[in-house]
Amino acid sequence: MLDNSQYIEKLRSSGLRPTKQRIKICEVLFNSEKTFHFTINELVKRISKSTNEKISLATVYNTVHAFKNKGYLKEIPINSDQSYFDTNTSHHHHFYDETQKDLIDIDDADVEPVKINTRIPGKKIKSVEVLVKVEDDKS
Amino acid sequence: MLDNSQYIEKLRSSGLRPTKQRIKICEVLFNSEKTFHFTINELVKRISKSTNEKISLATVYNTVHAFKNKGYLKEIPINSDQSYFDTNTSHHHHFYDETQKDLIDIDDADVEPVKINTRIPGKKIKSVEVLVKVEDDKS
DNA sequence: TCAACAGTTTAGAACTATTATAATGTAGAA
DNA sequence: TTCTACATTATAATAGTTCTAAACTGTTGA
Repeated sequence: MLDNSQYIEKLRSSGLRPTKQRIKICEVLFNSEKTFHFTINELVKRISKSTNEKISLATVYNTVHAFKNKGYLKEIPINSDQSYFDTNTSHHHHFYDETQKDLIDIDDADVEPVKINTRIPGKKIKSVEVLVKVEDDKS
Repeated sequence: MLDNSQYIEKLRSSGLRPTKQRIKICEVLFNSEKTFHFTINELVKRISKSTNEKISLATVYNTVHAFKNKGYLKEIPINSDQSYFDTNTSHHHHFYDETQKDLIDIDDADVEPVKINTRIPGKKIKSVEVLVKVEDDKS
């Protein structure tokens, strides 16, 4: 077993019990150098590749939602038959390649600050997300 | 029967046969003064309110997809268990009120042009959509 | 240390939105 | 009118997600 104390701390500090399933999912999600996008289906595959102990599908769903609520994951707003999540929780945007059905990060520095010159009374802005749809350039 | 020649023309000109189901759906979608957002479920309800002749659910799905492909409707990228469509096909953006689960248009004029300073080689930009999530301001 | 309890996991059922199927119907052309 | 390709329909099938309720486990406090 590697050093998972960081994940145990992370979980405990946000009121989530550090169960072995949650720690394993943390490893799969947060151990990699680069952040990435995933669907539940893809996450389940990554998990089975990295462990022999099966984690129930329901637990994967529960955990992803818990992590999303705690701000450890972001859900990407996109029209798809599946939900897409992002381990990159910093402020950034996305290209969606409609030809390849592929999501690509756009660094926040590559997008001029989006100015919204209107407000809804009594509401505060929680996030501003830009989705840039692209397709093959056949010109 | 009201004057539906505009819809018959519209359908015919885009290679869709003007069936009575499609004409009825055009009426429900495009007769109102204001544009609006809807889910398939909501559209089915609107249809049943405005006619006695039942339109099959499959036809509603087929028609909405056909209209979307022809550019008469836009699908709104949002995380939801249902697809949201918009009869406003002009370039504009959305607030999503997470408290009320409500979508609100943002006029294009109220958003400073979004500048994306990066590109994907071989791909061209098809659309740039901004989703502003808001919640109740409890301050 | 250990009992107790609240939180967690689990397999599988249930649910819901959407798509596929295949038979019947219909608009438009000849 | 007849023919044919396109549309509609009810229903079945599919797929992602959530629910259920029983078994399990981390944590607390005696």
